This record gives sequence, C-alpha cells and structure tokens, in this order.
Amino acid sequence: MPKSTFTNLPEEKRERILRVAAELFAQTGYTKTDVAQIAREAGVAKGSMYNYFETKDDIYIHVCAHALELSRTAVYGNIDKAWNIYKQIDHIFRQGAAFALESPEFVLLYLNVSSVGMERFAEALTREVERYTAKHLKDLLRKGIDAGIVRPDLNINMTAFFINSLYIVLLLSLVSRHFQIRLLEYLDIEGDLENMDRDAILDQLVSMITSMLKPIAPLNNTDKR
Amino acid sequence: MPKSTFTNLPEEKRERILRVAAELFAQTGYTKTDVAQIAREAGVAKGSMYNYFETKDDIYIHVCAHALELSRTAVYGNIDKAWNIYKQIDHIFRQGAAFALESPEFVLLYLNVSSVGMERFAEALTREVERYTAKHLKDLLRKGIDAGIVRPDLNINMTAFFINSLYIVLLLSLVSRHFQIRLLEYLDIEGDLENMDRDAILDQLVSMITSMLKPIAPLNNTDKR
Amino acid sequence: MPKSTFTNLPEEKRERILRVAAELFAQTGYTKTDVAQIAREAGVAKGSMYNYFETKDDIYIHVCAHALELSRTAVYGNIDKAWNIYKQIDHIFRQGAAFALESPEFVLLYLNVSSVGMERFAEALTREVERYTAKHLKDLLRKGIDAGIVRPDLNINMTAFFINSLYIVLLLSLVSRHFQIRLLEYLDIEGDLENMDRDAILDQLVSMITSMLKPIAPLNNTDKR
Amino acid sequence: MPKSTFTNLPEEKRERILRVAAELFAQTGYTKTDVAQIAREAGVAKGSMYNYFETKDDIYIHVCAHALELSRTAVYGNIDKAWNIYKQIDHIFRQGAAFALESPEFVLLYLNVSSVGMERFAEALTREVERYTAKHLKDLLRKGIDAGIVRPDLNINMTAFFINSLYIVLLLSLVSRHFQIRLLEYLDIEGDLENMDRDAILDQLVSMITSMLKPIAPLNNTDKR
DNA sequence: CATGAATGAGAGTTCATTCAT
DNA sequence: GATGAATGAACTCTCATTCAT
Repeated sequence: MPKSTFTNLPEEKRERILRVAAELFAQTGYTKTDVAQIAREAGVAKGSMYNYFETKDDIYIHVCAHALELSRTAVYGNIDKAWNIYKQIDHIFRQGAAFALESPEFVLLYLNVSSVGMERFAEALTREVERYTAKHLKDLLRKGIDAGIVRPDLNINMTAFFINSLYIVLLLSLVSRHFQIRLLEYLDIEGDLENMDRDAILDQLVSMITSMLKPIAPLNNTDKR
Repeated sequence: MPKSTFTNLPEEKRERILRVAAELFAQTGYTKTDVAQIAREAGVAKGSMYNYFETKDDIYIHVCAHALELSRTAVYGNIDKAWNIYKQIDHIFRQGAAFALESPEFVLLYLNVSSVGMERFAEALTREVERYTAKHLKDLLRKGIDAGIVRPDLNINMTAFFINSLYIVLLLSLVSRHFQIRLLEYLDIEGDLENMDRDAILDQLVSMITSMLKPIAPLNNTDKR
Repeated sequence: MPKSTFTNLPEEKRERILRVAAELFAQTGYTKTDVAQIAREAGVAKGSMYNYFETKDDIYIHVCAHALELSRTAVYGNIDKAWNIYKQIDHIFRQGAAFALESPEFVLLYLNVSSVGMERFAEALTREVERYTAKHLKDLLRKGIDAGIVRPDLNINMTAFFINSLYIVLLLSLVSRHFQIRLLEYLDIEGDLENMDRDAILDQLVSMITSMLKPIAPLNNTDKR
Repeated sequence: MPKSTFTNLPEEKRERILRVAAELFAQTGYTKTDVAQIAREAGVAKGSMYNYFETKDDIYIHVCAHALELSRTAVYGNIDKAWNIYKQIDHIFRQGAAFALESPEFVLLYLNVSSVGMERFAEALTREVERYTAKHLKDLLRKGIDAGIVRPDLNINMTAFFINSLYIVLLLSLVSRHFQIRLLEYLDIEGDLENMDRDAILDQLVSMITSMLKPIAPLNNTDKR
C-alpha cells in the first residue's frame, strides 16, 4: 500500500520511518499518534509522509504488516523442522517471550491491531499472520499424533487454537499493563514481575502444555502401576 | 468516581447514559468517542455530562467498571455452587458466549480497557475483576483435585490462567473482527461464523478443556486394564 | 443594584458573600471568577446568587462599590479635620499603605475596575469615589495656601491630581506584582520588598511630597543668601 | 517566544497579526479575546495561530513585548540627549500623550499587563521596560542637579518614581474610561475631554513638575531681589 | 425564597491533510 | 521529490444563566 516513493527510499531511511512509527503507534495507539511526530522523530518532513503513504491509515497498515512479519521471523525464523512438537513449542514460547521483552512495541502493535476501532485493518492484517501460525501448529500436532507423542483424541484445530491463545496471552502479559496485572493475579505474585519469575513462569506454562498434550499424564502413569 | 449528581439520577436516565456510552466506547474506542455524542444520543446536554463526571476519563472508567460488573453477574450470577468443575466451566463458557452475543459492547469494553493507551485505567479496573475469576477457578480446581475428578499433577495457578485465557479469547472471537478471523483460520471455517457453528465450537472447546483436566486420558484406559 | 432579597439578608450572610466575592474577583479578575465558586465559598446555592443579583455584572458592581466604600472609610475614616495638610497626607498615605497590606483585595479591586474590558463599570463606580478624594485634597491645598504653609503658585487641581496619583501608584505597588516590580526598579531594590523597606519608602515619599509643597525649598534658602 | 514560523512570515502579515491582536487584547482584555477572532480579523486560519505561537499566553506576551517596544521608541526615539531635563520631560510627556491618542491600544496593553490575573506576565514584561525608563529619568535628574537646574535636596529615585507615575497616570487618563473620569473630576471639567483641553492639561502638568524640580520656587524670586 | 441540575454557546488546542515553493 | 506552512473540523471542558422542585 505505500507508494513507490517509499519503496524506492534508501533502506536505512525506510526502516527508520517504520521503526519510529511502530514505536509511536505502539506507545500511544493509533488515534493519539501524530503523523507530524512520526515525521519529526524519523527526521523527514511531514509532507514527505504523504509522499510515501496515502493516509495515516496507510502508514499504520504498512507499519503493522512489517512488524508482524518481523515478529514472525524473530520467533519462527530459526526453528529446526526436525524438532518434535514439544521442542518447537518450548522454542516458540521462549523466543516469543524474549522477543516481547526486546521489542515490546511489536507485540503492542498486535494488541493495537486487534483493538476496538481497528476493525478496518483486520482483513488486511490478521488473516495471513494467523493462517501461518495456525497451519504450523496443526502440522506439528498432526505429526506428533502420528509419532505417538501426542494424545490422539485431541481435536487438532481446537488444540492449535488453545496453544496459540496461550502464546498470545503470555506475550501480552509481558507488554501490556492490563495483562500483566491479570497474570500477577493468576499466579499469586505480589508486587511486579521480576526477571527471575519470567523463566519460572515459562517453565510452568510450557510444562503444563506439554503434560496436556502427552498421551499419558506422567504422574498418573507412575501412580497407577 | 461519578459525582453525586449522577448517582442521584433516575435509574432510567442513568442506565441510558451508561448504555449509550458503553456502546460508543465499545464501537469506536476511547479516543474517537465524543462526549458530545454520548450526551446527544443519551438525550442530555453536553454540559450535563460534566455535571455527572469529572472528565472523559471519569466517564470511561465508570462505564467500564459498570460493564465489567454486569458481565460478571451475567456469567457467574446463577452458578450453583454444588456443581462440579466441569459443569461450572461448561456453564461459564456457554453463558459467556451467550452474553457476548447479546451484549457484545461489554466484551469489547474489556478489549478496549486492555488496549494500548489505556494503561492508566488498568489499576482501577483490571485487578478486581481478574482476582475474582482467578480465585473462583482456582477453588474449582482445588476441589476437583480433592474430589479426584481433576488431574492432581496440574499446576493450579497456571491451569486457572489457561482456562481463563481460553475463555477470554473465545469471547473476543465472538465480538472482535480480528479475533473472529483468527478463530476462523484456526478452525478452518470458510466465510463467517454461523449460529450453528458457535454451538459446535463451544462443544469442542469445553470438551477439550475437560479432557485436559480429567485424571486419565481416555486412551490410557486401555493401559489400565 | 442588588435585589431586595439581598438587602434583606442577615448581615452576616450578606457580608460573607461580599467578602468572598471581593477576594475572588481580586485574585482572579472578573472574567475568570466563577459565580458558582463564589456561591460555594460563601456557602450559598448558586441559584441564590441570581436571587440576590441580576447578573454577574451586577454582583461585580455591588462588590466593588462596597469595597471602595470600605476603602474610603478605612483611610479617611479617622482623620482629624483640624490636622494641617502635611499631617493629613502623612496619615492618608500611611493608612492607605496599612490598608493595602491588610486587605489587598480591595486595592486589587480598584485596579480591576480600571482595567481593560471593565469600561462599562466606570460610570457607576469611578466618579463618586474620585470626586470625594479630589475634593478633599483640593480643600486641603486651598487651606494650606491660605495658611501660608503651601506654595501659593501651585495649580491646585493639578497638585491634587499629582498627590492622588502617587497615592494610587503607591498602593498598587503594594498589591500588584507589576507595580511592585516597577517600584523595585525605581528604588534600586534587589530582591523583594521587606517590611522594613516599606516604612522607609513611605517616609521618603511623604517627605518628597512635603518638600514639593512647602513654600520655600529648605536647602535653597540657605544656599542662596 | 513566537515560533520561527512567525518570525519568518512576510513583515506585512506579521505586523497585521500583531496589530489585530494588540487591538483585541487592548479592547477586550486577555481572557475575553478569542484566538479565533484574532485569526479571523488578521485573515489567517485559527490553526495558523498555533503554528506561530505555542499558546494564547505566548501570543499575548509577544504582542505586549512588541507593543511596549514600539511605545518606547515612539516616545524616547527622537530625544536629543543634549536637551536638559525640562526639555526632555516636556518632550516625553507630549510625545507620550500624542502616542496614546494615536495608538491607544498600546497604552491599554500596558494597563492590561498590570491588571489582576496577569501576574504571570509581569516578570517577562515589566522589569525591562521599567528599568529603561527609571534609569533614564534618574540620569536626567542627576545631571540636572549637577548643572544646578534641579533642586539638590531631592531624593533622585523617588523623584524619578514620581515623574514616571505622573506620566503613566496621564497616559492612562487618555485611553482608559476610568482614568479619564478621574482626571475630569480632578480638573473640574464637565462633560468630556476636548482636544483643546488636552494641550492645556499637558502645559499645566509639565509646568507643575518643572516648578517642583526647579531649585527656587518662582515666587521666591521676588524675595531674592 | 433556596436549591442545584440542566443547558449550550464558546474557548483553547490538536492534527490529518493539502499545496505552493 | 522534499518541504513545512496553511487550513479548519473536531474535541475537551467551562460557565453564566434558567428553572423545576
């Protein structure tokens, strides 16, 4: 959607604009972000923004598409396809959490895209991103079942939905005050999240998912015999 | 937080204002919602809104607190405490879904509260709501384990977090275009959600949760014989 | 101009309203003073203010008339008519300064009445107040000349104007930041006015006026012979 | 304080804005002057005013600083430094009066700056203006005393204060209804000021000041023969 | 007569977008 | 193509005044 004047820009400038815009949209939301401020912080003229993009909507949609693309490569980029589902889930959740801490603005953009008032962007932004992840998780589950390491009675679609929902909520819990408070309440944590907690939480979360997917619940195994 | 002039209003008018405000905030988000428009649609003068509330923030916070309160009673209001965890989860998810379809604006408000730029409301709105649900789910899990109907190896906090995360994402999928598209992708549904689908989805979702909490995974049954 | 409902009020309440209104008008000026705030601080209902007065203008005009009246009695109230002009000027300037320090709001009201945008009040408020003082000063000058203690070549009207102008500017210098800064610049005072300074300034000012009115400038007398 | 967008404006437009703003502030006072009205009358868009200045305060402060600067040059601009104090005072009072009649809005701005509610502008606007005049008058007095044409017993600071106070009150009497009425009362003039009166008043005022500064009071002359 | 809720015309300020240079 | 001044609609909040109780 950006004009050719934007795509023809030197990469450095192009990335700078996208980065600044991503930060501002992520920090203050779509409506309160000022095109002039993006321009100023990116070191270009306000009018130039309208040489590059049609409208503010157009800026937003491109910034988000770019951010979502980057997010995906950051998390899925160096997965070894040979890994089994548990290894991959572990990797995805940990990479996702690390990414959320490093580049919270990208996760916040995801939150922003899904917010009230942003419906007009959904068609353009949501489907492709979610389709990729959905397909990946479903493949993993299918292979896991075939390999006998995943409960075969699981509804694959719904289980993929469940895993990704937890993934999204985890990431949001790392970047959004609302979801952070919610997490603290669920995990009975007083005060705020410390670095130490995060790893423990990840361990617990991944291990819970694992135990729910495994054909036999580990403890029962031992107990019953 | 609203002024006494608001609390003293005849209930009909008070509810009308809250309803209109909830709808507008839910449809267009905080920033793009115009106090004058709320007033107009509620049939009061713009100035009156400022007799009732200190600021636009104040309106918002009260509308949301009210909406969250209503949501809770709608969903948790007629639970029979004697029901076991599976019955209660089934009830909660189905009531929640029904509520989301009837009053989507209230669920959208939850989404809005958690959005970028709304951090200043998090402390006032989030904690209490989440604490209630968290406590309820953890109690259910604890009792379920004690009664032997829930896997004893589960991390109670994290499992409660998991159940509620699915609940939230389900509801959002019913009211937000973004989450709806996402759901369609995960469930391989072409076109849009029909009424028929919704019940099937609920059945699948609840049944997945159930099977993940049950002490013995169905296939294990054969092992034990 | 106030309605009979105001004049019929118990004196305590009437004075309270006038006092509060005077303070607020003096502190924040006519336009920025809120009728509701006057009512609130005076402990009456906002609507009552409009039972007592026709309009905000009406409140203002009455408050000012009352304040100017009080100012006059405070300064001219206990003058002994037998005193000569120098004694009376000394008394007026000292009483005026003391009054300005005690009740700066009344002097500020005088400043406010004479400000831009307040022209519509001038006819109603200015003439009477100024006429009284003018007449008094002119009488003093006339008697002083007759008694041979004031230079007979002085233009009486203009000299009265000069004395009163200094009086006004002195009082304003005690209550208005602008005139205070101006005074400090003229008197080469660093920092702010201290109590100590005020008496010295009064001494100098009164003594200057005196020496300007006296028939023979003392030093010249001796020098020339 | 105005932005560079203002200073870069073509002089014609810049002066038009300042003139219109000066007139409106002078006529209606700070609070009741509407930025939109300034814009409209100056033929620019309301938004442009905020390209030129930060806030309404910023407009005001600049308009006043400009007005005070113009006032000073109008009055002090073509003084011949060789003139003695009497010639200079005569010139200053006459030029000041002429200026007040030509550009009453500038004198009204001075009045406005010193009004109640304008304290926040005092530091920025008052000191420099007053310091200049104070220094000039004190120098004149000092030189006059040295030259033997001014009474040596005068307190220089206080006398400068006295001369300038009369100057200010004179100018205000020409532009403010309140001070005009006051002047009429002091000078026993019925009806309103006519042009004729003004010259006579100036003559009287300047001559009074002169006679008060001169080493020997005129009537004493006869004594010395 | 006292009360205070209701009203709506503004007022300051912001910001997406346009357009002349 | 780059620039940034110009524009005006929109938005939040204020306040004098009215009026029903």
